[in-house]
Amino acid sequence: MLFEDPTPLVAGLNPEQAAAVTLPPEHALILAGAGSGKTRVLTTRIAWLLQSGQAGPGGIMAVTFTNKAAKEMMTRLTAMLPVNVRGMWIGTFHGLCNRFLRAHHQAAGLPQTFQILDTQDQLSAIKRLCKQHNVDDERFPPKQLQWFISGCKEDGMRPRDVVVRDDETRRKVEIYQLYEEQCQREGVVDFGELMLRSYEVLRDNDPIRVHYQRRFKHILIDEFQDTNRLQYAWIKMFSSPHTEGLPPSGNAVFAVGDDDQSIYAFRGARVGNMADFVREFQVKHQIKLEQNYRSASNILNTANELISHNSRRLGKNLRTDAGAGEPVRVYESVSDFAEAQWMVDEMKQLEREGTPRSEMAVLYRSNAQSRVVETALFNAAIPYRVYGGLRFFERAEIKHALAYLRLLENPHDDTSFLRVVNFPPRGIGARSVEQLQDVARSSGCSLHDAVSGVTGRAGTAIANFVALLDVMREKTEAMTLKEIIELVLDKSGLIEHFRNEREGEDRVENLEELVNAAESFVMQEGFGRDAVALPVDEHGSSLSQSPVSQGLDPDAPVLNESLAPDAETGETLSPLAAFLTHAALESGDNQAQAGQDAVQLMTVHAAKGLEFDCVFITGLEEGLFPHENSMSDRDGLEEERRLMYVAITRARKRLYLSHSQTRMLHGQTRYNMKSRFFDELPEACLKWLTPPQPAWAAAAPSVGGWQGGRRGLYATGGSPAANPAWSPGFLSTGSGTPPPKASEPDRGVDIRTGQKVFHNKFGEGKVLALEGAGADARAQVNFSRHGVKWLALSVAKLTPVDE
DNA sequence: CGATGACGAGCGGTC
DNA sequence: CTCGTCATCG
Repeated sequence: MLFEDPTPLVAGLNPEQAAAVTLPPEHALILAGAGSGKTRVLTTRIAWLLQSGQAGPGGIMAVTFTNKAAKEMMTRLTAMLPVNVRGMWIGTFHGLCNRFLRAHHQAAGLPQTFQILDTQDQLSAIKRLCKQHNVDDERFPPKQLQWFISGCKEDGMRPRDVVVRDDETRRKVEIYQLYEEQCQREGVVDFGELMLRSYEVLRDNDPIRVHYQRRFKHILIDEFQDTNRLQYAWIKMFSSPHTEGLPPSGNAVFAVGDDDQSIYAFRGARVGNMADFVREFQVKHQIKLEQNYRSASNILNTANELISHNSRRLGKNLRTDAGAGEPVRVYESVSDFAEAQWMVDEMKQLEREGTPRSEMAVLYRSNAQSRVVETALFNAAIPYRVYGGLRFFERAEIKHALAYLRLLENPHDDTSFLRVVNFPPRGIGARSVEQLQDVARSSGCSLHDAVSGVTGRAGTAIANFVALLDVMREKTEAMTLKEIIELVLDKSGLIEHFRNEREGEDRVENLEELVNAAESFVMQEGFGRDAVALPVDEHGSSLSQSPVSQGLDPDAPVLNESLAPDAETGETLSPLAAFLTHAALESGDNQAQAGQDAVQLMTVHAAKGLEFDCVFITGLEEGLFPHENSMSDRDGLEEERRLMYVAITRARKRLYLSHSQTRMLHGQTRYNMKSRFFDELPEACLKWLTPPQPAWAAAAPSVGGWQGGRRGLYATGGSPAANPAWSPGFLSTGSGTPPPKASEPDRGVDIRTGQKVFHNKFGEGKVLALEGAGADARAQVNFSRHGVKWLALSVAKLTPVDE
């Protein structure tokens, strides 16, 4: 029974997938292209390991980046075979770190009920710190300090590890140090700290490390290309390929990733981890999954051709058995408004042809672009859903409620204290709070404990607030989570405050939804009926138990991240503490309209991992996509190209690429060239819906036939050879007269978009766009000191600047 | 103390 | 343009 024939699991897999699933227990790197069945391989691998008896649930650790991916893995796994998911460590990096630190909080030097700061909390903690230490926020903007601190942690560096070369860095490191002390004092950890602290516990604590190395025979990692330095080092701790003086751990790391889909370098991801992994772990098995099951070949070839323009790839080419399918449609509009209108018209047509709205997605490079699309959809009464706004647990009213709840758990959480000390307003102003902070600082205690040191009217008001908290804490002691939250919402005055607010209905609704969220959390985590956490067996043996018999809904698998008992005492967290952890680690969904059949709007980043029948990639313009901040260096540009690759590979059947000649951005109309990425796509796969023409031709009366070629009279960085010859067939309704081939405009100056130039009056700037020819040639330049300007090249002297 | 207006800045975003 | 932060007035 335990050693069933694995064939059914592997049946239906292609040879590469099957090979990956059934690899021997040794380190392996799976290069899994977009749509190649990556998640399937990962989950089938786990199922296979379990079913063949090579590992028990307790011997497996599987790490992902998002809760969504972790959930999907669990859902698929439980569908494949009955398994006790609770015994397994499947979750996000941070979720698993949390679980680890709760269990080893003493070794980590943390209170067991430590609170987790999300990005917002972290920023406000830093702001508070800066104010207290009189940090010049002109020279050291809190956002930048946050970036610095997170960056240090992502690289595994404590303040003492940072190499200080200049005074600015010295000061930043000082603030980093102070920030750490503040967090430690308040018993809070940020996301980076979850990773770094658990890494250090593993590194410095031989028995703990050895324990986990022996326990986890198989470590599986999803989206390996997105790991940062610290995450890589963390994984190494669990597998420790070369620990001196210790026997080989004998476990296997199974890493799945795609270097072509690495789009998070900006937040510390290191594609280089893939190569490092192969070298340092002496990886014996590398398998490429190149068979794509998602897209028609016109779409796939478009993606392949684009990404082939990147250097430094591990090398991979997706193939498909699907037919050519429809050509990739390219549309050029006059304005962003027209672009949106055209999309709406196409969507209506698609809908008539039977495409569900939820199978249509609009992808854009930056969030600001969603507005014009939303307006058009709204006016056309087409339901839509925007991803990427504030999520449930990030909403202000929810954060306020959570702050009260956190103060019940930990009165010394100053961040939460400050958030709600005067919210709803209760007459405690900035002055009173400052007094309180002064007292707290001089006596080295928390704000909560400093209250007795403040005298006068301010003191009374604050004392009342603290008393309110204390009363709430006392009253809620024996309550269920639901009752606690209801009491807090009531006694804090939050509900009433938002009831009286002009447009506070949504907020009241959200607060009521918080009660529901807590209820369903309690149900899922099993706090209600069997309050005891399931025993975690060392090497797992509960294969025979079906998930149903454990009262788990297979459709709603749980992460079980907050239930880890204390390693020594076996004590588990209270439902409230567990819920607060859940709120911090899982920020929740962002829209309530999820159920409706709606067109999906999101950034390309947010689209990673998703797929749709029809995809619109919009705003394909120089400066926008590729984004101007990424255009100057090769790495930045290559990441933009990977981003475009991710966008293209989201589409199954139909793909639209559009760009606009003009676009409202930052309140002014910008003239953008079409994206250079168009020049990197295979002509044979494309179909141009609009006659190629330069911007000015749209405004000026046509002089018979089209002016200019596909590139119009725009200048580009490419050589004339990069300009593909016009060929019949890429016009949807060819009029029979091919346009004359484009000639490079004669400007007499060798400048191109993206280039840095120097102007005698305005200084240094970057060329955003070029327009016109000869005497009319103009350049749009973004000067670092003087902003964006249009300059006539016949007048202005622009000197190219070498970088 | 708390609500309203000027002002400046503006990629991507999981946990 | 549009949001978030700061400064001033009631």
